[in-house]
Amino acid sequence: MARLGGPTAVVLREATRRVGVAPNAAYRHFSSHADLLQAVRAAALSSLALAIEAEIAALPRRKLSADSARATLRAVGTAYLNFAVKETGLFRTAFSVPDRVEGDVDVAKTGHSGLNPFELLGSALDMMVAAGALPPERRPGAEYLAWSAVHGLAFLVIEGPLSTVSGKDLHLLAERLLAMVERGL
Amino acid sequence: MARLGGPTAVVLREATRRVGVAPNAAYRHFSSHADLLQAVRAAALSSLALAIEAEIAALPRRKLSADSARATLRAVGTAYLNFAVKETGLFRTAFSVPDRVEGDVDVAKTGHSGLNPFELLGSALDMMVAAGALPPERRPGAEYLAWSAVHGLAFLVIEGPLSTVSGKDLHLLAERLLAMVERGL
DNA sequence: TGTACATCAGTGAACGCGCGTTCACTGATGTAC
DNA sequence: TGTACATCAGTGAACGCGCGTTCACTGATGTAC
Repeated sequence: MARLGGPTAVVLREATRRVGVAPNAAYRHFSSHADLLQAVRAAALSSLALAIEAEIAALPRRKLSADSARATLRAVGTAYLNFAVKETGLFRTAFSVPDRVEGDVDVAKTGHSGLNPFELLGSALDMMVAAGALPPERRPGAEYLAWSAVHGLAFLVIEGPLSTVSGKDLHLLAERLLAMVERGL
Repeated sequence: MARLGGPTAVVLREATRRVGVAPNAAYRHFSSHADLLQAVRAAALSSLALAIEAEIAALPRRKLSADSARATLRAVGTAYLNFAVKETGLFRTAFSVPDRVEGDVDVAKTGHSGLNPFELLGSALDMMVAAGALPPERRPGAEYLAWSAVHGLAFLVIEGPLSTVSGKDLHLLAERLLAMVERGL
């Protein structure tokens, strides 16, 4: 439901229908609708983390260098944007406003590495510093700047004025954005 | 309703209640709930445009120069971020996903200048080019890059991990982001 | 090896709720002749 | 100057809908002694 319709499409009764079970059976597994939605959010974040990890893993293996660090950072951004475009519903769900629910959800937000999307970005930036591609004094808070740029573009594409842009133009724009971040950081 | 609760808080029946009128009276003015919401969205965009115009107007008047163009561009970004923080509900409403409704809404999306927020950003970038602060060949599409960065930060602040950050730290982060955009563009 | 009991995912029926929307209508106001 | 008529914002009653949630319950499975 989240995949196709985003967070508002996550309906408790509909979930039980799809599973072929009575509506109230859901309460064996989730204490409320908000609790269910939170679990879906966590799963969506995990999906995104996995997509980022896969993009990084697809990079040619080479020893740490300024170039390889930059390539890793770009891979994070690229995977993030691709995920937003291809899995718009999950993406919107992952970042939807939580209706505060008490207790923590037992669904992981991470990929195989145990890191969530934000932490994956952080570790790419750490690589940049280690490789000498980013001055250490610029490291603190850099994840927020990089994330802002990429998330903002994702937004414009999925529900803003860039929703009609072609895949090719989008790729070009993404390249320019990532270059802006690299140079600007 | 949008101001306090964002787009999902815009409820047709509640609107008529506040006006002190029967629920169906709303249909004298809006053909459906989606139509009403679209009008609210337009009004929210207009609010944002006015806030940007006010920030620009508060700038010291001086003749066109690289510095004054940069100041104008920054004013656009600053106003955008301040609006997102202070008028979160309206901001979220302005950029919520439209439930396509036929016919155009008769509520303006613009400020006093007749430009909407996106166009105001565009004209700031035009100033940059005119003042020699931005190479003309970098101008096309630049609004998308700048907008992405600023919108992304606004997002992180209003419903992401930066929602707890203090006003001062946020201001600092905004400064760094705008510097990144300026340098990166 | 057999019995007693706890656990737990499920059932079936029902609830109140607020929503968007439709219907046939009324009564005041403006306008044409 | 007066009458006939269109316009239009509103009324009151009702609709069906799907939702989240609660209740008392059943029946299979695992575990302790």
